[in-house]
Amino acid sequence: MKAIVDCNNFYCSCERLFKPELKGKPSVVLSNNDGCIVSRSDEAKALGIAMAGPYFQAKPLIRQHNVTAFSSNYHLYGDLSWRVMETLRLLLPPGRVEVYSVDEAFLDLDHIPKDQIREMAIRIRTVVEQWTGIAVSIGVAPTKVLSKIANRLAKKHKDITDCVLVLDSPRTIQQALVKTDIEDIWGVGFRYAHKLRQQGINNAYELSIKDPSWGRKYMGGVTGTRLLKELRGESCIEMGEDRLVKKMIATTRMFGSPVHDVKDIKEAIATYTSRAAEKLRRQHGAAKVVSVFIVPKEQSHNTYFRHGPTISSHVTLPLATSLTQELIKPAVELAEQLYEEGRTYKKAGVMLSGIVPDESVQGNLFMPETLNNRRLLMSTMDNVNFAMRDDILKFASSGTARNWKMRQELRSPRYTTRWEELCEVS
DNA sequence: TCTGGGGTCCTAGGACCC
DNA sequence: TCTGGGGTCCTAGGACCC
Repeated sequence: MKAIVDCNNFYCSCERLFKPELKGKPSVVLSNNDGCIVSRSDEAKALGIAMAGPYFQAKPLIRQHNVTAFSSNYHLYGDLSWRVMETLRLLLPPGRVEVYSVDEAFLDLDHIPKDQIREMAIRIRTVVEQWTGIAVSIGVAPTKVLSKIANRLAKKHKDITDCVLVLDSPRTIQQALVKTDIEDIWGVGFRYAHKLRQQGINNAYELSIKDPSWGRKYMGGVTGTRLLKELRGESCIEMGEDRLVKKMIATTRMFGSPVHDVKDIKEAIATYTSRAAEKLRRQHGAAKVVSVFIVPKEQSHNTYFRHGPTISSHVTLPLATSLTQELIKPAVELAEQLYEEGRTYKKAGVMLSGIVPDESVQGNLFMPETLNNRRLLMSTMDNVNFAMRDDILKFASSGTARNWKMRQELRSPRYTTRWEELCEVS
């Protein structure tokens, strides 16, 4: 059996942990730049505040009901996420926890006798909440797709399930499938949902009785086949590795306010590249491909799509590298090429791909070997920035004025990762 | 006036090879 | 006038996830 553990309203729960007076009151957390609402407490959901809706649209409702809003505080969420995952790892044998996202983990429970599964799930939920203060919901079923369905229902019917739902018989599975709308299935997005409804398939049960070959034809080949098999209880999506080693690393941001000067764009790109290179070094990788994109303002809000067409380009380096200065140079050059005088931009980003392990960087006969002392410089910078924080050491091309920096007007203190922001009890 | 920031996997089709 | 068959690799783009 497989389980998915999902933190309830994760970002809101993190904020509430340090502001217990907000318990029982509506609160929301905003995306970067205070743009969208990305997490809502149960009370905020009950007020009808939409998920992923623009903050400015929800503002009247937020004021009227005295909802507390927070800018996102990734230091805090990242640290609490780590605590939750470590707790799970302590409760299970090695290799049975797959961290899936900041607030979710799959568990392999095959070592637990069937009649003890529910008991175990309840224990996990209780211990995680006791040790970290974060409430979680747990769905258990024979496959990952079914466990996600169980989890959703556990959360939806908290009063009955107490946030734990185990689907272990054909009858309970079928009941759950009937109660699950097609768009609430893990792997069915906006487009497939539309397609399926047109074909008269409205819930997970109706999809599950289709032949897997039907899935191949209408739902993107092997992905569709797998999904149908998983719905029928045949496990096809195996437990994976923790996704610590990324195949692509991106740093992208909206600007705090629109930017028209190429100098600002280049500074932003240099800064994003530094951040991406840090992430790259953290996983001991080196990248061969640098991509840059910028998004002009004009086209971006004339349609229902939030982002207008992005203008992008990439270069392949002769040799994979993890050195910030070697990545900044091509990135800034790309930005300069993409920039058009007279236009205003609202967003930019850098992506690193073609990632290989740093120690096994393929040699290139025509390039001198990277000098070791430059690696030393990088690790020194990383260490100083880690200890002192806030980019105390940075490359000059990253700029100092930073007119383009994002807005974060409502951010709470970084209680658990900064001494000077520690929570004080009087 | 104001709409996030990351990621993954898969497929089709083109370029190229013998 | 007639113009193969089979394979690999790469890239762009689509779909999805949280």
